[in-house]
Amino acid sequence: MAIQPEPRPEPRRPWNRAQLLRAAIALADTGGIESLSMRKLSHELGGGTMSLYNHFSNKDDLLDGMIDSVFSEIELPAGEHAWKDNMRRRALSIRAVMTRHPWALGLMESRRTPGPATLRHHDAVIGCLRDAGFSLQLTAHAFSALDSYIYGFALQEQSLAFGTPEETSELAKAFLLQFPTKEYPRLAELTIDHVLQPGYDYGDEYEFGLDLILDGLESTWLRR
Amino acid sequence: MAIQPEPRPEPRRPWNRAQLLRAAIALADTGGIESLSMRKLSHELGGGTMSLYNHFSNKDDLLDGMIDSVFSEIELPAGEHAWKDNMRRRALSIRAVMTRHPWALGLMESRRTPGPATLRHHDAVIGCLRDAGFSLQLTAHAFSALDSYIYGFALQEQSLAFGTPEETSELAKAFLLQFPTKEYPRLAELTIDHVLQPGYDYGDEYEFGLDLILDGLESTWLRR
DNA sequence: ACCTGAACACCGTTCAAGT
DNA sequence: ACCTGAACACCGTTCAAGT
Repeated sequence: MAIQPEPRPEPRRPWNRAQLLRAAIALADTGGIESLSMRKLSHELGGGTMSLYNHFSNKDDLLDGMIDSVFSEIELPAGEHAWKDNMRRRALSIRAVMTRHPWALGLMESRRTPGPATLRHHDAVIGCLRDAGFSLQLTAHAFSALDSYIYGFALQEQSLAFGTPEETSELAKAFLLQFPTKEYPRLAELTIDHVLQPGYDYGDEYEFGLDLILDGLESTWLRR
Repeated sequence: MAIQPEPRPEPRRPWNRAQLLRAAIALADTGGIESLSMRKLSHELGGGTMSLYNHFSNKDDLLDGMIDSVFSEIELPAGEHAWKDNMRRRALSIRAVMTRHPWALGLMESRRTPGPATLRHHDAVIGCLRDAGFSLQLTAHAFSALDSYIYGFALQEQSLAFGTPEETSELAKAFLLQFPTKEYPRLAELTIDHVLQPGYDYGDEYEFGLDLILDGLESTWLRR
């Protein structure tokens, strides 16, 4: 009796980089960056242990691609706005993007191979400032000061784990119970009389610091 | 013939938390945070696979301790200085500490259990500003703006991988060859005519942005 | 009470082998 | 050319067992 040959399993639809990046980002958005493994992503998409390696040389290559994809979501300076408005909009846009992809921030620290979207972004920001009459020196100052603040704020927001203001309040209360108020009286005061007051939202701090820097840059720029 | 009993192996000297934290920090300083594993640290100190778990409940507990230890290295505000001077010194001190322990920055993002040194630090900063007459509101503004900038700059410095200025120059040159200059003309200009000029050092940008914020805070404070 | 090895459920990646 | 499973050298941590 002839053995019925096993029907060959339907070969999966071939992948492409863009689709894989989308899936990897979705996985990181949902489960955090620690839930993204080469094996898990591949299996989730119906591939084998090693299938991803046909499209990315290694995990770093995948992470580089994810970061560049995140950069492509940032609003670029547009010709019709003044530099200050453009830089302000960019800052707000980066915060929105970082909120959508919180895992991206921690990765930027270690990425050293910028992709095309990243380079396009940097080029547009520099161009915006140069066109407004910023010297090379002042452009470098502005870029450094703004990006330090923008990404630093995102870092603060993450380490403070401030989701909704309600969560913040819960966290601050738990926090107060945890440490001896007597030993840290100024921290306790700020927590009780400011952070725990109704309407408090750490996110509101963003524009204060941002405008401090933008106004400072404007003064320097006017004195050029 | 009686079997010679195996001489019992010399029991290792018992550990304590402080010593383990020092060793863990030294390991991370030398080989990066990815070289720090519970097993490796334990083996290096003559312990078994699980020995560390007698002193830390898990790896997060160890990381929390390391971060708090790093915080203890930061120069605290001192009574004899004005608030602006104190905040400036603190900012410079944090950069120095982050240069010594580059792995700490990436960890701060995920730490949510501040230790005593961290709380003492926060309490001292808040106290310094309050004593100078900052309202609770302005204290929160100042703390947020300064820390965002300080940690953000450290992040920039790391992602730009600027070691010595010489390395920077090498990196920038390799960088220019890598991407099509024609496609990113403003970025190319800034790189060639500014970054690659003799004497350029990205670290010099730190004080520009810092003073922008400190001066802005001072204006707001004077108007109080 | 303090310590630790075996075992489990994971990783990224090399390599040899399949089509 | 494209794909993938076994195997290797790692992880953090549970658990049972030692002293």
